[in-house]
Amino acid sequence: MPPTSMGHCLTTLPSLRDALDVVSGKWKLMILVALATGHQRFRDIERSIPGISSKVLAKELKDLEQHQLVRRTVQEGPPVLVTYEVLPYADTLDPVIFALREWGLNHRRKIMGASSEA
Amino acid sequence: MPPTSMGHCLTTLPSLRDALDVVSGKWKLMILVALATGHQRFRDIERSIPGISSKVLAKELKDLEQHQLVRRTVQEGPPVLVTYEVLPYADTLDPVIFALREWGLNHRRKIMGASSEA
DNA sequence: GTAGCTGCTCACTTTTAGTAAGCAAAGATA
DNA sequence: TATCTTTGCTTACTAAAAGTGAGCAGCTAC
Repeated sequence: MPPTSMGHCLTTLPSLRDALDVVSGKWKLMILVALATGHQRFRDIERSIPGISSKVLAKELKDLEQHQLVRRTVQEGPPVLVTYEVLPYADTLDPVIFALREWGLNHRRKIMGASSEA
Repeated sequence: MPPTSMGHCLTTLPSLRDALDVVSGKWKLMILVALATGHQRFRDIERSIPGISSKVLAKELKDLEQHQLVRRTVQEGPPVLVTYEVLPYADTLDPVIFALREWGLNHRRKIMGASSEA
């Protein structure tokens, strides 16, 4: 669907709502990317996402698990080892992440450019 | 960038953060779509987005204005007429909206399908 | 033994979202 | 003329979420 035809599409708002109900928020997509980029341990994920707190991470991971985007695995130890991984279904979010990433990249350029202009 | 190569891209997390700082949240993209689909008046937008309140809409519109995604225009009356419109820059978000919309569409199908399975 | 790491949780404060009401200016209805 | 409605919000209040800092059990490393 080309941008300008958005006006003709009655399903946009409801579908967008459905998507946002699952992935909106400051952290969920960040966590998915962190997982996808090889961070599987709680502390590891936490460290890889600047600004997130243990509390929020724990909560978001639970949410993502419920939505079947992430799986938590406990390998009984000792030491007990907890691992998180993105489930295949989460890969369907790649276009979203990609689009957002591109936009973020561009937006930063715009902001930077604007501040250095006469 | 193909999905599986995401792990190689160090700029993903920061760019995603930049994007999310502007467009994350329950309502911003919904509002942009509402505007893009022809709703220009405050009440009109409010009615077209189920569940949003005047307070939140007013706040979000201000945010969007600050980020130069939306313009507010007052035509002195009487009656005074306030109009909102998406600025061209907001069109750069179309890929994001499109991706989310598609995902939402699919996710709903998945949820629906899952609940009707044996 | 004591210092550190892991994967969290708890109590608390701060911020944000949501709810209901209302208000001034104007227009339509009667 | 009265009152009812619509518009574009704001305000006061409550509820929910996010952020902060500490802490804890279980283990390892020194």
